[in-house]
Amino acid sequence: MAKKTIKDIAEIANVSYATVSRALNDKYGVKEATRRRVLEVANDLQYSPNAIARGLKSRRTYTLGLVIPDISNPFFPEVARGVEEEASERGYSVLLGNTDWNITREEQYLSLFAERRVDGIIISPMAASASQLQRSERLGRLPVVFLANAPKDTRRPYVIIDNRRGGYLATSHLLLQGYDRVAFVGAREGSVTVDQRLEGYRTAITERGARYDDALVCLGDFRERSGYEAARELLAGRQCPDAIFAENDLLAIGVMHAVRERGLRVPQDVAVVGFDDIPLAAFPEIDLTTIAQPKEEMGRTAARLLIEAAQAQVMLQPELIVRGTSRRINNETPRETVGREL
Amino acid sequence: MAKKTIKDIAEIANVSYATVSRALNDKYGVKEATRRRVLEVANDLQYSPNAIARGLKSRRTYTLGLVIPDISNPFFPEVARGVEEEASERGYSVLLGNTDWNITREEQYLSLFAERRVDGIIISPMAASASQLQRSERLGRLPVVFLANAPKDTRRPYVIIDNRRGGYLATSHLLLQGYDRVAFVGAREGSVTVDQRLEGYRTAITERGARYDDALVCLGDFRERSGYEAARELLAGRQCPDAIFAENDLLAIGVMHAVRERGLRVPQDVAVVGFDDIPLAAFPEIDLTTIAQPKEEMGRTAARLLIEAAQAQVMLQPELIVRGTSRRINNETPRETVGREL
DNA sequence: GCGATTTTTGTAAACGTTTGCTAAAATGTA
DNA sequence: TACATTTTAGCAAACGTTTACAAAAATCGC
Repeated sequence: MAKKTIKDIAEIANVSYATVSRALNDKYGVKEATRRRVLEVANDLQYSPNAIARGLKSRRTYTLGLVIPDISNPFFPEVARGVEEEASERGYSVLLGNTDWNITREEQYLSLFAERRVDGIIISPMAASASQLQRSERLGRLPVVFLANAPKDTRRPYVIIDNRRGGYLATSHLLLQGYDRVAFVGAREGSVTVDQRLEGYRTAITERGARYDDALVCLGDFRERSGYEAARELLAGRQCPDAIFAENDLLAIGVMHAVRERGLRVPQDVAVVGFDDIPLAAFPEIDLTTIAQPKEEMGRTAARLLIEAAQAQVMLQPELIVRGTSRRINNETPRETVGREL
Repeated sequence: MAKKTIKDIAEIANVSYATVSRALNDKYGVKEATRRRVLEVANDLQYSPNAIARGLKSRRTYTLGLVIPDISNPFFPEVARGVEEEASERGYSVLLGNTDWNITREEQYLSLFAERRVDGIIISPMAASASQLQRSERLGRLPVVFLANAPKDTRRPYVIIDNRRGGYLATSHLLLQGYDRVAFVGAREGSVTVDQRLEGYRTAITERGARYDDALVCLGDFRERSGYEAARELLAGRQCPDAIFAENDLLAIGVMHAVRERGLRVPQDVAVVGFDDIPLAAFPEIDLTTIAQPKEEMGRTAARLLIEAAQAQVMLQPELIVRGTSRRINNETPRETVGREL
């Protein structure tokens, strides 16, 4: 009773198993009566088509591989959700690959998924460097879509947001609020993403006539801790900033902790803007001004591109979301009175 | 060049493809020289074994299905991570199924994964009711491990924490701090989990000699909003509580918002305890006392059980994590002065 | 060197589908 | 009714592996 196959059905329904296959797949050319009979038998038998056999024969698995650095980083669940939704709506399943920010595991997953004969791979590479690109080429014919982070000159499809513009929006916003010593805190990693956000920051700075200062740019890694440390350093430095643009929300939260720990107020003394708009950012207790990436939509789009085998390179628009950490309140002058803050 | 098979290798290496298979799989009985030659050819050809074909023949796919309600709910990424890690360490891949709290999708995923011939399924069912149990039986021989939430009288393996004890710990903690009108806020859903936590709450209440009061138990759903509304209701009621135990952290955060919105202080006027210890809870801005579930470990354990085909029913221990939302500070008397709170 | 062992290799049959081709049945036409 | 045409059904060959079983080759004892 366990493993019913198309042949068992055929036997009971008194047809050849080829006919069963056709009936089950709604193929043209099987008499209505026959189809019904087959379907009924299949149902009685609790038949469950073997997707593996089907995949072997048809060379399509209706499976996508999703390779991300860390599902427990709040950015990725949203993305994964988008991918999963789009995929499942179109009859695809998603294999999850967590690389834990480990380049070797990233490579392993690429070949593992290739062995599993996924129909395509969505990857949010941890470092979109040249070597990365090279590796991706090794995948040969396997369709790949880059997500959120794409190698510099790849010809493969990707779905990213306009990171330059995002950096520009964040920085301009701060400058327009009257802050004029805006620092940048980011991950290093040789990440294209970071570079682009920094570029946007730079453009805004010079365009708005502020002076660009290397001492105001502080790089580390992508974790909260790093933001905290960067901010401590910046605040202790001679070029003490009055606003900090952190290139992701986790960093920004670290930054805020450092600021408050120093007895300074956000945003009166130091404004903070993040990037990504992770769910956390919207909590009243955090209330972080940030640049939103349409995470779920990005995931969906990537899945769609892959499934439709489209070659498009999609760049979505970031959105500035102004919250409490960057709103100048009634022209309050910063830094005169150093408040004791909760 | 694209699709190299074992036969291509065989041809070049001048052996039968059976030998190639054996060489590639390190099977006993192939001469060292032959093995090396085969391996070399395989390498030259960039051979990628076809896991689909292998799966068809061997009837094992080395794939696990993970069915969860919502990957973007902060509880699940941690769990998923645990599952993924354990699985990948043991050579298994994970298919992700997001049900979006939709019972139909849950069922669909079960049969979909069955069709894909996964070697087993880890499911965190949204409602662990009797019908749930029934459905699970329909899966027949497919190994299933319940995760975090298990049907009441199932004989299948599961990995959960002791929810009664968790509820008990949370409530006792509040009572011991001197709060004596402790309310319970939870999701309804006929969830076994909620029932058990409520049971623990009850036990603590009666055991500590406080009076159990139906008016202090408020059920809704599992989202923050619901916690907010429940708390509003409780605070407006005649039996106004001085502490609220919310059966998950999201609810607890909703509760805190309601409390503060009313101009009451946490924890001086109303203490709050949550459940789950989602990453959010640890942020200084939230600083929520809560009952921790070892989420990642639970995921790992579930994967391990599945892979080892163990029949164990594992109950892990919850841990009380005391943070700011429930710490009585210097005997401060509650509710005398209603502070204006940020 | 020769048979007896033991080790290595090859042959062929699965695994459960899909699908091109062909045969059979049904239908239409006259 | 007979023939042409159109539908339906069956046969058999894949898809790329693994694995009994049998054959061939290598090794051994003497």
